[in-house]
Amino acid sequence: MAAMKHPEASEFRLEKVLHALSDGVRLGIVRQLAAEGEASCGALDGGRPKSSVSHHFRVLREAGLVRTTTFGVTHMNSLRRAELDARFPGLLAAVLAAEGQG
Amino acid sequence: MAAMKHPEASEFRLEKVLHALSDGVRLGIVRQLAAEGEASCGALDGGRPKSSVSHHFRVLREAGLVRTTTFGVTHMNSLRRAELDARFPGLLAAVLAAEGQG
DNA sequence: GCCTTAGTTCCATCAATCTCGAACTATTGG
DNA sequence: CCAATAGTTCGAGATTGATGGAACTAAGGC
Repeated sequence: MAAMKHPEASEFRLEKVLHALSDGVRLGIVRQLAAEGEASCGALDGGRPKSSVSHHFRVLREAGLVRTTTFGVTHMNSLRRAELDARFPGLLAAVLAAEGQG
Repeated sequence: MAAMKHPEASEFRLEKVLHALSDGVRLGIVRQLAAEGEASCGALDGGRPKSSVSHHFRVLREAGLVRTTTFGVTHMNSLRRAELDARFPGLLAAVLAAEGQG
């Protein structure tokens, strides 16, 4: 089951969100999730070892950016766009709009 | 003179900007600058030692968030709002709008 | 039951970052 | 020229964060 720890929207902290997004690997993951809607961890690993990818997903989860649900043996991840936008209006949109510019 | 190194708007990097904003001290500085227009380093030190404050201003400068100009013996800092908004539309506004929520 | 798959957790290592004191630099004032 | 002011730069210590290997866990398939 999806017994992973996800913060509630009221617990989101701006600094944590910004820190989660300030890493290239995680930013890439967030962009791909934004483009594809949802994906498994493995689909976004970019050739990195599992433990690294898992670490990054954890940071994203704990910041409130990503929700992970267990689906059989794979873990599906998706952006918590609505909740994020309710708490920090326009923030994620601005980050995603900066796409391609580094 | 203001011989400090400031990146041009075309050199701004999203990750660097987000990292600069992901620290509580710097976020506080940015918010105060947004509220007051401009201020000297010392006016925003919050009781911290000079070297710490100077470090944070350097991070902000190098990310492109702040422009520092020397004015006699004091250094005046201001947000590079227009340039930032041109490069990352809505980003700074979203961060500042999240004010008071942590 | 046993093996595979998909991740997580644990651990160690290494690189960045934050903090702060001390020394240095530039500008103004006496 | 000497002192004071406002920051910067340097250097050390402590914390945080990234990376990746190895062992562990949960769910399905044979």
